[in-house]
This record gives sequence, C-alpha cells and structure tokens, in this order.
Amino acid sequence: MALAEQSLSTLNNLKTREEMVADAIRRAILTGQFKPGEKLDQQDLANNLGVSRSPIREALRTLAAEELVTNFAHRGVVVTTRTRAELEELLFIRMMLEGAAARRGAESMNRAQIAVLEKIVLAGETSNDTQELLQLNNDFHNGIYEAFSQPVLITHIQQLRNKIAPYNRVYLELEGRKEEAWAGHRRIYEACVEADGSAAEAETKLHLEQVFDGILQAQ
Amino acid sequence: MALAEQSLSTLNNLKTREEMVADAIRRAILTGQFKPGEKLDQQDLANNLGVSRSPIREALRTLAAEELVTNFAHRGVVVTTRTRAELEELLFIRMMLEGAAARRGAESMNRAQIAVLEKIVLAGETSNDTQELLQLNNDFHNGIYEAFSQPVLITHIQQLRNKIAPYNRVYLELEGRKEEAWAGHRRIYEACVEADGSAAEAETKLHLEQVFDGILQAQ
DNA sequence: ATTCTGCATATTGTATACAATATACACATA
DNA sequence: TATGTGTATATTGTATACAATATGCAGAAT
Repeated sequence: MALAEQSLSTLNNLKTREEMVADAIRRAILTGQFKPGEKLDQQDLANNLGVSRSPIREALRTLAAEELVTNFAHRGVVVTTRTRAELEELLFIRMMLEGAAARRGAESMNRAQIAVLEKIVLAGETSNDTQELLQLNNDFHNGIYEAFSQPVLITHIQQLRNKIAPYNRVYLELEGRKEEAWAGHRRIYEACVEADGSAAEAETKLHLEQVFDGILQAQ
Repeated sequence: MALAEQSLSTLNNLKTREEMVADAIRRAILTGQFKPGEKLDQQDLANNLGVSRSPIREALRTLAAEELVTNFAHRGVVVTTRTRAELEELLFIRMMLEGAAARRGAESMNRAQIAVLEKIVLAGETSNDTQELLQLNNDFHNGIYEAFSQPVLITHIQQLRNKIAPYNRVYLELEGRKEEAWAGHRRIYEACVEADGSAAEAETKLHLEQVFDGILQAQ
C-alpha cells in the first residue's frame, strides 16, 4: 500500500466508531433507505455495522438532537415523522435563510464559481436520474452558499434541508416538477451572473415556493 | 406524602437519567455556571450527578449536536467557544427568525396574552437583578412567540438563543444597556397592542441590533 | 540549554453485563 | 365475547470492565 493511501486511511480511522455510525445512519435516512416512522433496533444496527450498542446509542442521541430520529424512552428510536404543518414551518424557515444566503452568494461569486454553477445547471437540465438530480440540486445550492464565508448559516441551512429530505424524494417524480425546478435554478444562476442579489433572493424564494408546493402536494 | 405529589414525582422520575443529565448540564451552561472553554470531565460529572458515565456520555452527545459543547475525540468535551464572526452569524440568523416571529405574534395576540406581556415589561423596567432580568427577557420574547402556533420556529429560535446565551451575560451589566433593552421591549409591546405586525418586526430587529451591538462590544 | 524519545498515567472510547421498563400473550373473570 | 390481570419476554437504559489514545514528564542525545 502506498504511503499516501495508508496515512489517508489512518486519518479516516481516526474517526471514532460513534462518528462513523452517525454518518452511516444519517446517510441512510437522507437517501431514503430508512424511511419516516421506521423503527431502528439498536442491536440490529450494532450487528449490521459491526460495533457494540455503545457507539450506536451515542450516535442515535446525536441524530435525535438533529431531529432526524425521535427517541421514545424505553420504547426505541424511530425515523422522525413530520406533520404537514411541521413541514410547512420548516419550509418557511428555509425560505428566509436560503433567500438571504442566495442574496449574499450572488453578490460575492467569482468567475470560477459561476463556471462551476453553469456546469451543474446544464447537467441538471439534461439528467433524468432521481438520485443524481438530488445530488445536483444539492451541489447547485451549495455552490452558491459556499461562495461566501458564512459557515454557521450554511450549517443551519443544511440541517434544515436534512430535516425535510426524507419528504422530498417523491416530489421530483411528479410530472413536470423536474423541469420547473431546473428552470428556477437557471434563473437563479442568471441572477448570480449579473451579481444581482435582490433577484437571486427573489428567484430563490420563488423556486423554493414551487418546490415546497410539490413536496406538500406529495404528502 | 400526598398522593398527588407522589404521582407527580413518579412522573418526573420517568425521565431517564440521560435526559435529567442533559437538562442539568444545559442549564449549567445557560446560567453561566459552566463557561465557554471550560473542560467537562466525564467522571467528575458522573460523580457530581450520582450516575455512571453512560448517561453522561449520551447527554454530552445531545448537547454537542445542539452546539452547546464541542467534543474533541479522545481529548474531551469543552463548553463551546465562539469567535466574533460566528456570533455575528448567529445574531444575523436570529434577527431574521425573530423578526418574522414577532410579526406573526403581534398579529395574533389576544387580550390576555397582551396583559401578561404588559406585566413583564413593567417588571423588566423596574428590576435590577441580572438573573431576573435574563428570565424576564426570555419571558417577554416567549410571550410573543407563543401567541401563535409555530412550535418548530419557536424551537429553532430558542436553540439559537441558547447558542448565544453564554455570551450575553456580561452585556446587561454595561452602562445604560438595560434601560435601552427595555425601552425596545416597550416599543415592541406597543406594536403588539396595536396588532401592527410590520412595526413589531421592525422594532424587534432594531432591538436585537442594539442588543447584539452590546454583546459584540462586550467580547 | 534545548530538543527529542519513550514510557507512565489519566482520560476517553468501546464492549459487555446487568437492571428496568414496555409489550404481548395467556388466562381468568364478568 | 369482552375486559381485565398477571406473567414471560424482548428491548431499552445504566453500570462496569476493558481497550485505545493523548498528555506530561523523565531522561538521553545534540
């Protein structure tokens, strides 16, 4: 094994089991492998991931604080389910934060960042794979938000999106929604090209409103 | 022991040790008993709270996800410290969310809720005890936000305030800040009386800006 | 004197053992 | 049959034992 690879692997192993377990379960929830309402058995998780219940339990506390799972004392952990009203609240908050972030992003993007964004838009407009589209959607928004240095805001937005993620998988498969979403992305992209913060904010809010409409419709 | 008391006590004991521990440590951080940067020794906590390390560790994972503490693998947990830039970001987010919440609150408060708010304002204007003023400040804002039913938004705001709490204790002791803060509260209160959402939002943002100015000045 | 090396120690991370609670089912009772 | 009660069982919650890592200091090397 090459040294570089070895040290890289060693670095990865520096992550504790608790961290790796939390990442694995979080990923499973975000990708829809574990669905809302599904019970997560600690011993099963431990067996599947090859660790004891200790790091499993600690990881579940982390995920519970992120509201991706809900813990019922003595009864177990389930993937969080959300009412329509709760989703609406989350979507409202997300609109405020992402609107503000888009404004700042559009005002501070450089050419290289815009070029990356353009490639993502083109890829999104032509792709038809749901999994890939979800990834491109993430890349697009992150491409804007990472243009400026507000790590706290970005983290908050990401966590909000995670909370909604289990509910926006169905949405993209609705007729016409995919095209609608990427038309919105293109308008936001164009606002970025012109460094027009107000337009970026307005288009982002409009775009999210359409997305949310689809998500709520799918419930 | 009276039956009512007993059953109440039993209900309280239904809380797991992990929950009680998390509450205790969270409270200690929010009240300034544990200060930013302070290391939290697991065994010490276990001894002081009369439990084993297991519930302590799980509680610390919860608090870490809330960003009240920061975990360094194999090195321990410390109360989270924040840079000025991070505080500014948190304050910015809080302004957006609390502004929106104040608008909705002002538009939906009933007479009883307004009467409660008035008492809080009067108490705040006359009190001089820092601890009490912090509590009254909480009560005032919660009094508005709980007037409407948006539990998700309220939770988010509360968590944001918790993240900042360790840094806003010094502020109230700065000359003139206490009066400034309660003058702001009164203006927000008056906007609520008139059910003027726009004014409530504007006054809340103004109020928070002043508070933030004080917090940042104290750093 | 300063820097490096290696070991001792303390603390955290993980596994396992044990206790407490909730659930389900059998059985009794009306 | 329907309802209630008790007990067995499975799962979670907690304590303890053990492993792994980081830290600090003693002593060596320069």
